Amino acid sequence: MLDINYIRENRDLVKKGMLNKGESETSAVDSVLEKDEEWRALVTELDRLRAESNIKAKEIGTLMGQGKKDEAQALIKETGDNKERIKELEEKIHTVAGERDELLYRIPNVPDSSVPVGKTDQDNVVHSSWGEPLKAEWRQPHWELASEKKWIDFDRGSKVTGAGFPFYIGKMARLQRSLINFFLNEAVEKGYTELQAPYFVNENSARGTGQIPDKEDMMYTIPRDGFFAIPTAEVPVTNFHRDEIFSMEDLPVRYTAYTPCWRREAGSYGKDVRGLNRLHQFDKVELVKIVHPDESDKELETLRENAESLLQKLKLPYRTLLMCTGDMGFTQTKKYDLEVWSPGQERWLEVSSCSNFGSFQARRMQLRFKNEKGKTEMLHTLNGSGLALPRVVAALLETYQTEAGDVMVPDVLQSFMEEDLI
RNA sequence: GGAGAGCUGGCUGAGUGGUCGAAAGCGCUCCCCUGCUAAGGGAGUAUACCCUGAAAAGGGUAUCGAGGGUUCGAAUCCCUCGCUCUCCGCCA
Repeated sequence: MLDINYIRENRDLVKKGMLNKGESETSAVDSVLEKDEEWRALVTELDRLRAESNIKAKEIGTLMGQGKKDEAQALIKETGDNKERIKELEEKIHTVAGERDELLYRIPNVPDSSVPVGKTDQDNVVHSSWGEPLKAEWRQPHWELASEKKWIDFDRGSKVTGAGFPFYIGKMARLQRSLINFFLNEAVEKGYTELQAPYFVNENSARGTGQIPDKEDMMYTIPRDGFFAIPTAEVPVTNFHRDEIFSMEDLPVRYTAYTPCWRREAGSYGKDVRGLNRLHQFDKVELVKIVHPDESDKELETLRENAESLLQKLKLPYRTLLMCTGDMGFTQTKKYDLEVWSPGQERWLEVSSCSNFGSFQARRMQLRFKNEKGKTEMLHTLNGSGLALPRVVAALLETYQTEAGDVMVPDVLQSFMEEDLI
């Protein structure tokens, strides 16, 4: 969420950002400011009444101590009115604050000025690209090859759990493990601290990173215990420091974590869900940064470079998109998508999304630091995948495929695989 | 899963209905003193919000695991939940 004071001082900028992100109207901005005004007036009144009551309560205490029961009784009678009004006000304030926050949650983060204005994915800008996209020619799509070779068993996965929960078999399972190790090692080498995180989170954590109240449909739930299966490691890792205040020396904080991710992906169909293109359970190594507000622009660029270097080392052609305002999402100020080339399908597949959230997430989870002047200030958060496995595996199976139907192991994975052919 | 004990500021820890946002100690910051070092003295040291103010600052409210309740008044009493510890059971 945005800072209400920021909205008050930048009303037009916030509205413009909203429209650029594809919202049809901006009335929430005016409404939220009205609600806030109302809330502040009520709080002022409530504080005044409470101050009055506190003074009277103290007087009563003193009188009781002196044994002047009658005078005390008289005062107690007087407090009755106040008490009722305080109760009324408290309820009213609770309601108004709820309404205000609901509006506040509907206002998206303001895009950075460097983000191209646009409506759809057509308006995204190719920031850079690497390698030559290969033609399909004799190449099979990964699902055909992997099923034929009994490397991935989609059908048994469906039997055991459901669609989108495949089994990886033998060397394919080992390839998964190798990629996870490779990604984690690279991140640690770049200065990220490895974290092993819980796979379930509670409601507060889901709220902290913004999955609730908006996107709870994407998550699997464990209702009996009130848990959510994580859709990404971002949720537990960013919440790791929820409600904390950092000192300057502790910054920046950089974490990496491998976790499985679970996503319900309701409503997906067709070519998007063929093979490994979109799963309900998949593996991902995530990169998370918590940084000083002045550093977040720079940190986004290094985050992107860190993610890109993985594809370069795997020698998988990719392109990096700078997402336009309309395609970048609600919570980001700026976002890059990395898309790997899938020669078997002759299409680009998203394998990483590197985002700067500014203070949007930090505010929600009260992630703060003491600045140069000793004042408490919101931090900035960023995250990006480094990388999500299935589509990397898809691209790899297709890119490293030989005409004979073998798949060579990329150089950087050979020490993990201890083989040069899968 | 069952039984019991507990949860107080950066930390340790006192506080069982009123003057307690909270003793004391440790830590930290600043100042003083001492030719270095050690020791000593003094002051300060939570968070959020509201109001006044250009600001500096001042005033107010809330917060003692979370939420609710009793009361004129709650760290203190009651209820629900969470967490920690101990014992039993179960288990990789």
